Amino acid sequence: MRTKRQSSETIPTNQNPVEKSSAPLYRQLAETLQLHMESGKIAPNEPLPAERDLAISFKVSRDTVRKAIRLLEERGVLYSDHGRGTFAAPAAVRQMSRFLDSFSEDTLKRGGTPGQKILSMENVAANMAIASLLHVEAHVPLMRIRRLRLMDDAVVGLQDSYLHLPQGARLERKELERAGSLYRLLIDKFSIEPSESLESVGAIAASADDALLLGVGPGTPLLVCERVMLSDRREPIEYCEMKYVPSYRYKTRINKWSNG
Amino acid sequence: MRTKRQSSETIPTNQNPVEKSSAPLYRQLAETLQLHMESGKIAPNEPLPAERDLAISFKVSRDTVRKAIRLLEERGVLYSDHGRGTFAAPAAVRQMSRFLDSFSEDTLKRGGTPGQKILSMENVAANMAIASLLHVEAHVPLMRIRRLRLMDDAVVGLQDSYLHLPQGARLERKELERAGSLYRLLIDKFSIEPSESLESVGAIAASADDALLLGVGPGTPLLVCERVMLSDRREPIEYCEMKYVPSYRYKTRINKWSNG
DNA sequence: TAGTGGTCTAGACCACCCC
DNA sequence: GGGTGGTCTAGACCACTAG
Repeated sequence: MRTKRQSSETIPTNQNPVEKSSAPLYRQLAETLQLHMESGKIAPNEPLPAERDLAISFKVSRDTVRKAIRLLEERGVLYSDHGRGTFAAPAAVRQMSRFLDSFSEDTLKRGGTPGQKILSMENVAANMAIASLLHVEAHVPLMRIRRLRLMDDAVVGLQDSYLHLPQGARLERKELERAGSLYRLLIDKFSIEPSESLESVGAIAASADDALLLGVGPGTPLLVCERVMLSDRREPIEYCEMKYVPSYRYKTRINKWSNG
Repeated sequence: MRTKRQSSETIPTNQNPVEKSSAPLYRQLAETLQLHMESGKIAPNEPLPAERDLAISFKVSRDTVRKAIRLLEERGVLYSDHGRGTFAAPAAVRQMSRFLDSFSEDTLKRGGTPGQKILSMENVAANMAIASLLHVEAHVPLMRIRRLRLMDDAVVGLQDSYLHLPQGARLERKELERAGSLYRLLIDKFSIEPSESLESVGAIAASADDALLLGVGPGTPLLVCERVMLSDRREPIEYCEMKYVPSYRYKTRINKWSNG
Protein backbone atom coordinates (compact mmCIF):
# COMPACT_ATOMS: atom_id res chain seq x y z
CA MET A 1 0.00 0.00 0.00
CA ARG A 2 1.19 3.46 -0.92
CA THR A 3 2.01 5.59 2.07
CA LYS A 4 1.48 8.86 0.36
CA ARG A 5 -0.85 11.72 1.02
CA GLN A 6 -4.43 10.77 0.50
CA SER A 7 -6.35 13.05 -1.77
CA SER A 8 -10.05 12.93 -1.09
CA GLU A 9 -10.69 10.52 -3.92
CA THR A 10 -9.26 9.35 -7.15
CA ILE A 11 -10.75 11.06 -10.15
CA PRO A 12 -12.65 8.73 -12.46
CA THR A 13 -10.56 8.32 -15.55
CA ASN A 14 -13.37 8.05 -18.08
CA GLN A 15 -12.44 4.67 -19.55
CA ASN A 16 -10.84 5.90 -22.76
CA PRO A 17 -8.36 7.99 -20.97
CA VAL A 18 -9.45 11.45 -21.96
CA GLU A 19 -10.40 11.85 -25.58
CA LYS A 20 -13.75 13.08 -26.71
CA SER A 21 -13.15 15.70 -29.36
CA SER A 22 -9.95 16.57 -31.13
CA ALA A 23 -9.06 19.37 -28.74
CA PRO A 24 -5.56 19.21 -27.29
CA LEU A 25 -5.17 16.57 -24.60
CA TYR A 26 -4.39 19.09 -21.89
CA ARG A 27 -7.59 21.00 -22.58
CA GLN A 28 -9.68 17.85 -22.45
CA LEU A 29 -7.97 16.92 -19.21
CA ALA A 30 -8.59 20.42 -17.83
CA GLU A 31 -12.26 20.08 -18.72
CA THR A 32 -12.51 16.74 -16.95
CA LEU A 33 -10.78 18.04 -13.86
CA GLN A 34 -12.91 21.16 -13.76
CA LEU A 35 -16.14 19.19 -14.02
CA HIS A 36 -14.95 16.88 -11.31
CA MET A 37 -14.23 19.76 -9.00
CA GLU A 38 -17.35 21.71 -9.77
CA SER A 39 -19.36 18.68 -8.81
CA GLY A 40 -17.98 19.31 -5.35
CA LYS A 41 -15.94 16.15 -5.02
CA ILE A 42 -12.99 18.13 -3.73
CA ALA A 43 -13.66 20.71 -1.03
CA PRO A 44 -12.11 24.18 -1.26
CA ASN A 45 -8.46 24.17 -0.22
CA GLU A 46 -8.35 20.37 -0.32
CA PRO A 47 -5.57 18.76 -2.37
CA LEU A 48 -5.89 17.06 -5.74
CA PRO A 49 -3.87 13.94 -6.44
CA ALA A 50 -0.22 14.67 -7.21
CA GLU A 51 0.74 15.56 -10.76
CA ARG A 52 2.58 12.28 -11.22
CA ASP A 53 -0.45 10.30 -10.08
CA LEU A 54 -2.79 12.24 -12.36
CA ALA A 55 -0.43 11.52 -15.24
CA ILE A 56 -0.66 7.80 -14.52
CA SER A 57 -4.43 7.80 -14.02
CA PHE A 58 -5.07 9.59 -17.27
CA LYS A 59 -2.28 7.91 -19.19
CA VAL A 60 -0.69 11.17 -20.25
CA SER A 61 2.69 12.69 -19.57
CA ARG A 62 3.26 14.77 -16.48
CA ASP A 63 3.86 17.78 -18.68
CA THR A 64 0.39 17.49 -20.13
CA VAL A 65 -1.03 17.33 -16.63
CA ARG A 66 0.92 20.45 -15.74
CA LYS A 67 -0.43 22.30 -18.77
CA ALA A 68 -3.97 21.43 -17.74
CA ILE A 69 -3.27 22.65 -14.22
CA ARG A 70 -1.82 25.95 -15.48
CA LEU A 71 -4.98 26.50 -17.50
CA LEU A 72 -7.24 25.85 -14.53
CA GLU A 73 -5.05 28.05 -12.39
CA GLU A 74 -5.67 30.92 -14.83
CA ARG A 75 -9.37 30.27 -14.61
CA GLY A 76 -9.19 30.39 -10.82
CA VAL A 77 -10.35 26.79 -10.43
CA LEU A 78 -7.28 25.62 -8.54
CA TYR A 79 -3.87 26.74 -7.37
CA SER A 80 -0.51 25.09 -6.82
CA ASP A 81 2.03 25.66 -4.08
CA HIS A 82 5.62 24.54 -4.47
CA GLY A 83 6.30 21.57 -2.22
CA ARG A 84 2.77 21.43 -0.83
CA GLY A 85 0.46 20.37 -3.57
CA THR A 86 -2.34 21.46 -5.87
CA PHE A 87 -5.61 22.56 -4.29
CA ALA A 88 -9.19 23.34 -5.19
CA ALA A 89 -9.76 27.10 -5.12
CA PRO A 90 -12.38 28.67 -2.83
CA ALA A 91 -15.73 29.28 -4.50
CA ALA A 92 -15.38 33.05 -4.32
CA VAL A 93 -12.26 32.88 -6.47
CA ARG A 94 -13.67 30.35 -8.89
CA GLN A 95 -16.66 32.51 -9.65
CA MET A 96 -14.70 35.54 -10.63
CA SER A 97 -13.27 35.82 -14.11
CA ARG A 98 -9.80 37.21 -14.46
CA PHE A 99 -10.74 38.71 -17.76
CA LEU A 100 -13.21 41.46 -18.25
CA ASP A 101 -15.91 39.80 -20.28
CA SER A 102 -17.90 41.51 -22.96
CA PHE A 103 -21.05 43.05 -21.60
CA SER A 104 -23.16 40.16 -22.83
CA GLU A 105 -20.98 37.47 -21.30
CA ASP A 106 -20.64 39.33 -18.05
CA THR A 107 -24.38 39.79 -17.72
CA LEU A 108 -25.06 36.14 -18.44
CA LYS A 109 -22.51 35.12 -15.84
CA ARG A 110 -24.38 37.20 -13.29
CA GLY A 111 -27.53 35.36 -14.12
CA GLY A 112 -29.11 38.30 -15.92
CA THR A 113 -30.44 38.72 -19.43
CA PRO A 114 -28.37 41.07 -21.58
CA GLY A 115 -30.00 43.39 -24.04
CA GLN A 116 -29.20 46.37 -26.23
CA LYS A 117 -30.91 49.26 -27.92
CA ILE A 118 -29.04 50.74 -30.83
CA LEU A 119 -29.31 54.51 -30.69
CA SER A 120 -27.40 55.27 -33.86
CA MET A 121 -25.00 53.85 -36.44
CA GLU A 122 -23.28 56.32 -38.71
CA ASN A 123 -20.08 56.98 -40.57
CA VAL A 124 -18.09 59.81 -39.07
CA ALA A 125 -14.68 61.36 -39.66
CA ALA A 126 -12.09 60.62 -37.02
CA ASN A 127 -11.18 63.57 -34.85
CA MET A 128 -7.56 63.99 -33.84
CA ALA A 129 -7.85 62.32 -30.45
CA ILE A 130 -9.52 59.18 -31.72
CA ALA A 131 -7.40 59.06 -34.87
CA SER A 132 -4.34 59.03 -32.69
CA LEU A 133 -5.65 56.20 -30.53
CA LEU A 134 -6.60 54.10 -33.55
CA HIS A 135 -3.39 54.89 -35.43
CA VAL A 136 -5.14 56.35 -38.43
CA GLU A 137 -5.03 59.73 -40.14
CA ALA A 138 -7.51 62.34 -38.99
CA HIS A 139 -10.68 62.43 -41.12
CA VAL A 140 -10.47 58.74 -41.96
CA PRO A 141 -14.05 57.40 -41.98
CA LEU A 142 -15.01 55.45 -38.89
CA MET A 143 -18.24 53.76 -37.96
CA ARG A 144 -19.74 55.15 -34.80
CA ILE A 145 -22.23 53.03 -32.89
CA ARG A 146 -24.10 54.29 -29.87
CA ARG A 147 -25.97 51.74 -27.79
CA LEU A 148 -27.85 51.45 -24.56
CA ARG A 149 -27.02 48.28 -22.68
CA LEU A 150 -29.76 46.57 -20.72
CA MET A 151 -29.72 44.02 -17.96
CA ASP A 152 -33.06 42.33 -17.45
CA ASP A 153 -34.68 45.15 -19.44
CA ALA A 154 -33.25 47.83 -17.15
CA VAL A 155 -30.87 50.38 -18.62
CA VAL A 156 -27.46 50.03 -17.01
CA GLY A 157 -25.02 51.47 -19.50
CA LEU A 158 -24.27 53.64 -22.50
CA GLN A 159 -21.67 52.59 -25.07
CA ASP A 160 -20.12 54.79 -27.72
CA SER A 161 -17.92 52.83 -30.15
CA TYR A 162 -15.72 54.00 -32.99
CA LEU A 163 -14.78 51.19 -35.36
CA HIS A 164 -12.01 51.22 -37.91
CA LEU A 165 -13.27 48.71 -40.46
CA PRO A 166 -11.50 47.46 -43.59
CA GLN A 167 -12.02 49.38 -46.83
CA GLY A 168 -15.52 48.98 -48.16
CA ALA A 169 -16.76 46.99 -45.20
CA ARG A 170 -20.39 47.59 -44.47
CA LEU A 171 -22.30 46.93 -41.29
CA GLU A 172 -26.07 46.94 -41.18
CA ARG A 173 -28.13 47.79 -38.16
CA LYS A 174 -30.13 44.62 -38.60
CA GLU A 175 -27.03 42.46 -38.46
CA LEU A 176 -25.93 43.96 -35.18
CA GLU A 177 -29.39 43.64 -33.73
CA ARG A 178 -29.46 40.00 -34.68
CA ALA A 179 -25.94 39.18 -33.49
CA GLY A 180 -26.38 40.89 -30.15
CA SER A 181 -22.63 41.08 -29.71
CA LEU A 182 -20.48 43.40 -31.79
CA TYR A 183 -17.39 41.26 -31.34
CA ARG A 184 -19.24 38.15 -32.48
CA LEU A 185 -20.10 40.04 -35.65
CA LEU A 186 -16.53 41.21 -36.24
CA ILE A 187 -15.29 37.64 -36.01
CA ASP A 188 -17.98 36.06 -38.15
CA LYS A 189 -18.29 38.69 -40.85
CA PHE A 190 -14.84 40.22 -41.13
CA SER A 191 -12.59 37.60 -39.54
CA ILE A 192 -11.34 40.25 -37.16
CA GLU A 193 -10.33 38.56 -33.93
CA PRO A 194 -10.11 40.86 -30.92
CA SER A 195 -7.06 39.74 -29.00
CA GLU A 196 -6.20 42.32 -26.42
CA SER A 197 -7.62 45.54 -25.04
CA LEU A 198 -6.21 48.49 -23.14
CA GLU A 199 -8.61 49.90 -20.60
CA SER A 200 -8.85 52.93 -18.41
CA VAL A 201 -11.47 53.14 -15.67
CA GLY A 202 -12.68 56.18 -13.74
CA ALA A 203 -15.64 58.10 -12.42
CA ILE A 204 -17.50 60.96 -14.04
CA ALA A 205 -20.63 62.99 -13.45
CA ALA A 206 -23.54 62.32 -15.79
CA SER A 207 -24.08 65.05 -18.37
CA ALA A 208 -27.60 66.18 -19.15
CA ASP A 209 -27.67 63.88 -22.19
CA ASP A 210 -26.23 60.91 -20.33
CA ALA A 211 -28.71 61.41 -17.53
CA LEU A 212 -31.65 61.43 -19.90
CA LEU A 213 -30.57 58.26 -21.69
CA LEU A 214 -29.66 56.37 -18.55
CA GLY A 215 -32.68 57.51 -16.61
CA VAL A 216 -30.75 59.09 -13.75
CA GLY A 217 -30.40 62.61 -12.46
CA PRO A 218 -27.82 64.95 -14.01
CA GLY A 219 -24.60 64.88 -12.02
CA THR A 220 -25.11 61.26 -10.93
CA PRO A 221 -21.74 59.53 -10.55
CA LEU A 222 -21.11 57.15 -13.45
CA LEU A 223 -18.48 54.47 -13.89
CA VAL A 224 -16.69 55.29 -17.12
CA CYS A 225 -14.48 52.84 -18.96
CA GLU A 226 -12.51 53.65 -22.08
CA ARG A 227 -11.11 50.87 -24.21
CA VAL A 228 -8.88 50.45 -27.22
CA MET A 229 -9.35 47.03 -28.73
CA LEU A 230 -6.58 45.41 -30.77
CA SER A 231 -6.93 42.73 -33.42
CA ASP A 232 -4.81 39.58 -33.47
CA ARG A 233 -2.34 41.54 -35.57
CA ARG A 234 -2.30 44.16 -32.85
CA GLU A 235 -3.92 46.78 -35.02
CA PRO A 236 -6.28 49.08 -33.13
CA ILE A 237 -9.81 48.20 -34.23
CA GLU A 238 -12.13 50.00 -31.89
CA TYR A 239 -12.22 52.83 -29.44
CA CYS A 240 -15.13 52.59 -27.04
CA GLU A 241 -16.36 54.69 -24.16
CA MET A 242 -18.76 53.04 -21.74
CA LYS A 243 -20.70 54.73 -18.98
CA TYR A 244 -22.53 52.76 -16.33
CA VAL A 245 -25.05 53.64 -13.67
CA PRO A 246 -23.78 53.41 -10.06
CA SER A 247 -25.56 50.12 -9.41
CA TYR A 248 -23.43 48.44 -12.05
CA ARG A 249 -20.02 47.19 -11.01
CA TYR A 250 -17.03 45.68 -12.66
CA LYS A 251 -15.78 42.60 -10.94
CA THR A 252 -12.48 40.96 -11.53
CA ARG A 253 -9.87 38.68 -10.07
CA ILE A 254 -6.24 39.66 -9.95
CA ASN A 255 -3.09 37.66 -9.44
CA LYS A 256 -1.21 40.09 -7.36
CA TRP A 257 2.36 38.98 -7.77
CA SER A 258 2.48 37.05 -10.99
CA ASN A 259 5.21 39.26 -12.35
CA GLY A 260 8.85 38.49 -11.78
CA MET B 1 23.17 30.28 -46.45
CA ARG B 2 19.90 29.78 -44.67
CA THR B 3 16.90 30.73 -46.73
CA LYS B 4 14.63 31.35 -43.82
CA ARG B 5 12.79 34.39 -42.65
CA GLN B 6 15.11 37.16 -41.67
CA SER B 7 14.50 38.60 -38.27
CA SER B 8 15.88 42.10 -37.97
CA GLU B 9 19.00 40.93 -36.20
CA THR B 10 20.37 38.10 -34.19
CA ILE B 11 20.25 38.70 -30.49
CA PRO B 12 23.64 38.87 -28.84
CA THR B 13 24.01 35.73 -26.80
CA ASN B 14 26.01 37.21 -23.95
CA GLN B 15 29.02 34.93 -24.20
CA ASN B 16 28.20 32.59 -21.35
CA PRO B 17 24.88 31.65 -22.75
CA VAL B 18 22.56 33.17 -20.22
CA GLU B 19 23.53 32.71 -16.62
CA LYS B 20 24.08 35.53 -14.20
CA SER B 21 22.20 34.69 -11.04
CA SER B 22 20.67 31.41 -9.99
CA ALA B 23 17.24 32.33 -11.26
CA PRO B 24 15.63 29.76 -13.54
CA LEU B 25 17.06 29.71 -17.03
CA TYR B 26 13.83 30.75 -18.68
CA ARG B 27 13.59 33.83 -16.48
CA GLN B 28 17.13 34.86 -17.25
CA LEU B 29 16.41 34.35 -20.93
CA ALA B 30 13.21 36.39 -20.64
CA GLU B 31 15.17 39.18 -19.01
CA THR B 32 17.72 39.16 -21.78
CA LEU B 33 15.09 39.19 -24.48
CA GLN B 34 13.14 41.95 -22.80
CA LEU B 35 16.20 44.17 -22.46
CA HIS B 36 17.05 43.53 -26.05
CA MET B 37 13.60 44.55 -27.18
CA GLU B 38 13.31 47.55 -24.93
CA SER B 39 16.50 48.86 -26.42
CA GLY B 40 14.47 49.12 -29.61
CA LYS B 41 16.38 46.60 -31.65
CA ILE B 42 13.14 45.04 -32.84
CA ALA B 43 10.42 47.37 -34.04
CA PRO B 44 6.82 46.85 -32.90
CA ASN B 45 5.12 44.03 -34.78
CA GLU B 46 8.45 42.86 -36.20
CA PRO B 47 9.35 39.19 -35.75
CA LEU B 48 11.88 37.71 -33.36
CA PRO B 49 14.05 34.82 -34.48
CA ALA B 50 12.20 31.50 -34.50
CA GLU B 51 11.99 29.52 -31.25
CA ARG B 52 14.31 26.84 -32.59
CA ASP B 53 16.90 29.42 -33.55
CA LEU B 54 16.71 31.13 -30.17
CA ALA B 55 17.20 27.76 -28.53
CA ILE B 56 20.39 27.22 -30.53
CA SER B 57 21.69 30.77 -29.96
CA PHE B 58 21.23 30.57 -26.24
CA LYS B 59 22.16 26.91 -25.91
CA VAL B 60 18.97 25.96 -24.15
CA SER B 61 16.12 23.65 -25.07
CA ARG B 62 13.25 24.89 -27.17
CA ASP B 63 10.94 24.34 -24.22
CA THR B 64 12.93 26.77 -22.13
CA VAL B 65 12.68 29.34 -24.90
CA ARG B 66 8.93 28.81 -25.01
CA LYS B 67 8.63 29.34 -21.27
CA ALA B 68 10.51 32.61 -21.55
CA ILE B 69 8.21 33.67 -24.39
CA ARG B 70 5.08 32.80 -22.39
CA LEU B 71 6.36 34.96 -19.55
CA LEU B 72 7.01 37.93 -21.83
CA GLU B 73 3.64 37.41 -23.44
CA GLU B 74 2.02 37.81 -20.03
CA ARG B 75 3.98 40.99 -19.50
CA GLY B 76 2.78 42.31 -22.84
CA VAL B 77 6.29 42.50 -24.25
CA LEU B 78 5.63 40.20 -27.20
CA TYR B 79 3.01 37.94 -28.72
CA SER B 80 3.02 34.72 -30.72
CA ASP B 81 0.80 33.68 -33.60
CA HIS B 82 0.53 30.07 -34.64
CA GLY B 83 2.25 29.51 -37.93
CA ARG B 84 3.38 33.12 -38.29
CA GLY B 85 5.95 33.82 -35.65
CA THR B 86 6.67 35.72 -32.47
CA PHE B 87 6.55 39.50 -32.59
CA ALA B 88 7.50 42.54 -30.53
CA ALA B 89 4.39 44.10 -29.00
CA PRO B 90 3.38 47.71 -29.70
CA ALA B 91 4.61 50.18 -27.09
CA ALA B 92 1.09 50.98 -25.88
CA VAL B 93 0.61 47.36 -24.88
CA ARG B 94 4.04 46.98 -23.34
CA GLN B 95 3.47 49.91 -21.04
CA MET B 96 0.30 48.60 -19.53
CA SER B 97 0.44 46.08 -16.75
CA ARG B 98 -2.01 43.22 -16.83
CA PHE B 99 -2.05 43.19 -13.07
CA LEU B 100 -3.44 45.95 -10.98
CA ASP B 101 -0.43 47.13 -9.07
CA SER B 102 -0.44 48.33 -5.52
CA PHE B 103 -0.92 52.05 -5.29
CA SER B 104 2.79 52.65 -4.75
CA GLU B 105 3.88 50.54 -7.71
CA ASP B 106 1.26 52.01 -9.95
CA THR B 107 2.23 55.56 -9.07
CA LEU B 108 5.91 54.87 -9.65
CA LYS B 109 5.13 53.34 -13.02
CA ARG B 110 3.33 56.53 -14.00
CA GLY B 111 6.40 58.50 -13.14
CA GLY B 112 4.91 60.01 -9.98
CA THR B 113 6.00 59.96 -6.37
CA PRO B 114 3.70 57.96 -4.12
CA GLY B 115 2.93 59.11 -0.61
CA GLN B 116 0.58 58.38 2.26
CA LYS B 117 -0.85 60.06 5.30
CA ILE B 118 -2.12 57.70 7.98
CA LEU B 119 -5.38 59.03 9.36
CA SER B 120 -5.96 56.34 11.95
CA MET B 121 -4.93 52.86 13.07
CA GLU B 122 -7.18 51.14 15.57
CA ASN B 123 -8.51 47.77 16.61
CA VAL B 124 -12.18 47.35 15.83
CA ALA B 125 -14.72 44.54 16.07
CA ALA B 126 -15.78 43.05 12.75
CA ASN B 127 -19.32 43.88 11.74
CA MET B 128 -21.36 41.18 10.05
CA ALA B 129 -20.69 42.29 6.49
CA ILE B 130 -16.94 42.44 6.85
CA ALA B 131 -16.81 39.32 9.03
CA SER B 132 -18.55 37.43 6.26
CA LEU B 133 -16.12 38.67 3.61
CA LEU B 134 -13.10 37.78 5.73
CA HIS B 135 -14.54 34.43 6.83
CA VAL B 136 -14.33 35.23 10.53
CA GLU B 137 -16.91 35.40 13.32
CA ALA B 138 -18.54 38.73 13.96
CA HIS B 139 -16.82 40.74 16.70
CA VAL B 140 -13.42 39.23 15.97
CA PRO B 141 -10.86 42.00 16.42
CA LEU B 142 -9.58 43.51 13.19
CA MET B 143 -7.09 46.25 12.57
CA ARG B 144 -8.57 49.17 10.71
CA ILE B 145 -6.24 51.51 8.86
CA ARG B 146 -7.42 54.66 7.16
CA ARG B 147 -5.00 56.42 4.87
CA LEU B 148 -4.86 59.23 2.37
CA ARG B 149 -2.90 58.33 -0.73
CA LEU B 150 -0.85 61.03 -2.41
CA MET B 151 0.64 61.35 -5.84
CA ASP B 152 3.30 64.04 -6.06
CA ASP B 153 1.98 65.47 -2.79
CA ALA B 154 -1.54 65.84 -4.15
CA VAL B 155 -4.34 63.87 -2.48
CA VAL B 156 -5.80 61.38 -4.96
CA GLY B 157 -7.35 58.66 -2.85
CA LEU B 158 -8.75 57.47 0.44
CA GLN B 159 -8.16 53.90 1.63
CA ASP B 160 -9.99 52.13 4.41
CA SER B 161 -8.49 48.71 5.23
CA TYR B 162 -9.62 46.00 7.63
CA LEU B 163 -6.88 43.49 8.37
CA HIS B 164 -7.30 40.07 9.89
CA LEU B 165 -3.91 39.53 11.52
CA PRO B 166 -2.65 36.43 13.33
CA GLN B 167 -3.27 36.17 17.08
CA GLY B 168 -1.21 38.65 19.02
CA ALA B 169 0.25 40.31 15.95
CA ARG B 170 0.96 43.96 16.50
CA LEU B 171 1.42 46.69 13.95
CA GLU B 172 2.84 50.06 14.83
CA ARG B 173 2.08 53.26 13.06
CA LYS B 174 5.79 54.01 12.75
CA GLU B 175 6.41 50.70 10.97
CA LEU B 176 3.80 51.41 8.36
CA GLU B 177 5.04 54.94 7.87
CA ARG B 178 8.54 53.63 7.34
CA ALA B 179 7.56 50.77 5.03
CA GLY B 180 5.33 52.91 2.85
CA SER B 181 3.57 49.81 1.54
CA LEU B 182 1.23 47.76 3.72
CA TYR B 183 1.79 44.62 1.68
CA ARG B 184 5.54 44.97 1.96
CA LEU B 185 5.09 45.04 5.73
CA LEU B 186 2.84 41.98 5.76
CA ILE B 187 5.43 40.00 3.85
CA ASP B 188 8.45 41.12 5.84
CA LYS B 189 6.98 41.08 9.33
CA PHE B 190 4.35 38.34 9.25
CA SER B 191 5.37 36.25 6.24
CA ILE B 192 1.91 36.80 4.82
CA GLU B 193 2.14 36.66 1.05
CA PRO B 194 -0.74 38.25 -0.83
CA SER B 195 -1.47 35.98 -3.75
CA GLU B 196 -4.78 36.94 -5.24
CA SER B 197 -7.44 39.58 -4.84
CA LEU B 198 -11.09 39.88 -5.75
CA GLU B 199 -12.07 43.37 -6.81
CA SER B 200 -15.25 45.26 -7.52
CA VAL B 201 -15.14 48.66 -9.17
CA GLY B 202 -17.86 51.29 -9.37
CA ALA B 203 -18.75 54.95 -9.06
CA ILE B 204 -20.10 56.74 -6.02
CA ALA B 205 -20.83 60.30 -4.92
CA ALA B 206 -18.46 61.77 -2.35
CA SER B 207 -19.98 62.00 1.12
CA ALA B 208 -19.38 65.11 3.19
CA ASP B 209 -16.53 63.36 5.01
CA ASP B 210 -14.97 61.99 1.84
CA ALA B 211 -15.18 65.39 0.22
CA LEU B 212 -13.44 67.08 3.11
CA LEU B 213 -10.59 64.57 3.18
CA LEU B 214 -10.12 64.46 -0.58
CA GLY B 215 -10.45 68.18 -1.04
CA VAL B 216 -13.35 68.02 -3.47
CA GLY B 217 -16.97 69.18 -3.35
CA PRO B 218 -19.60 66.95 -1.77
CA GLY B 219 -21.31 64.83 -4.42
CA THR B 220 -18.23 64.74 -6.63
CA PRO B 221 -18.11 61.42 -8.53
CA LEU B 222 -15.48 59.10 -7.06
CA LEU B 223 -14.04 55.88 -8.39
CA VAL B 224 -14.60 53.31 -5.69
CA CYS B 225 -12.81 49.97 -5.57
CA GLU B 226 -13.47 47.27 -3.02
CA ARG B 227 -11.01 44.46 -2.58
CA VAL B 228 -10.71 41.21 -0.68
CA MET B 229 -7.11 40.10 -0.56
CA LEU B 230 -6.19 36.44 -0.10
CA SER B 231 -2.97 34.99 1.30
CA ASP B 232 -1.04 32.23 -0.43
CA ARG B 233 -3.16 29.77 1.52
CA ARG B 234 -6.21 31.51 0.12
CA GLU B 235 -7.30 32.82 3.50
CA PRO B 236 -8.91 36.25 3.33
CA ILE B 237 -6.49 38.71 4.90
CA GLU B 238 -7.80 42.15 4.12
CA TYR B 239 -10.90 43.96 3.08
CA CYS B 240 -10.19 47.37 1.63
CA GLU B 241 -12.32 50.15 0.22
CA MET B 242 -10.58 52.72 -1.92
CA LYS B 243 -12.04 55.96 -3.20
CA TYR B 244 -10.30 58.03 -5.82
CA VAL B 245 -10.80 61.53 -7.16
CA PRO B 246 -12.04 61.73 -10.77
CA SER B 247 -8.63 62.65 -12.14
CA TYR B 248 -7.28 59.28 -11.01
CA ARG B 249 -7.79 56.32 -13.31
CA TYR B 250 -7.19 52.62 -13.20
CA LYS B 251 -5.42 51.34 -16.26
CA THR B 252 -5.08 47.74 -17.23
CA ARG B 253 -4.52 45.40 -20.11
CA ILE B 254 -6.82 42.52 -20.81
CA ASN B 255 -6.40 39.40 -22.88
CA LYS B 256 -9.86 39.22 -24.24
CA TRP B 257 -10.09 35.64 -25.31
CA SER B 258 -7.59 33.79 -23.20
CA ASN B 259 -10.27 31.50 -21.87
CA GLY B 260 -11.13 28.29 -23.65
C1' DT C 1 6.09 23.29 -49.51
C1' DA C 2 8.92 25.26 -46.18
C1' DG C 3 8.90 27.53 -41.91
C1' DT C 4 6.58 28.67 -37.86
C1' DG C 5 4.40 27.93 -33.35
C1' DG C 6 1.54 24.16 -30.65
C1' DT C 7 1.34 19.66 -28.47
C1' DC C 8 3.18 15.57 -26.36
C1' DT C 9 6.47 12.36 -24.46
C1' DA C 10 9.83 10.08 -20.93
C1' DG C 11 13.01 10.92 -18.09
C1' DA C 12 16.23 13.62 -14.97
C1' DC C 13 17.32 16.58 -11.35
C1' DC C 14 16.35 20.65 -8.21
C1' DA C 15 13.80 23.35 -4.53
C1' DC C 16 10.58 23.36 -1.18
C1' DC C 17 7.51 21.75 2.65
C1' DC C 18 6.47 18.90 6.35
C1' DC C 19 6.82 15.02 9.33
C1' DG D 1 13.30 11.49 4.29
C1' DG D 2 9.82 11.22 1.34
C1' DG D 3 6.48 13.57 -1.25
C1' DT D 4 5.31 17.64 -3.77
C1' DG D 5 5.65 21.05 -7.46
C1' DG D 6 9.41 23.58 -10.53
C1' DT D 7 12.87 23.36 -14.15
C1' DC D 8 15.21 21.41 -18.04
C1' DT D 9 16.28 18.38 -21.90
C1' DA D 10 16.04 16.15 -26.77
C1' DG D 11 13.30 14.69 -29.85
C1' DA D 12 8.88 13.71 -32.38
C1' DC D 13 4.84 14.94 -34.68
C1' DC D 14 0.74 18.11 -35.68
C1' DA D 15 -1.56 22.55 -37.28
C1' DC D 16 -1.30 26.71 -39.18
C1' DT D 17 0.42 30.46 -42.50
C1' DA D 18 2.25 32.13 -46.39
C1' DG D 19 4.72 32.44 -50.84
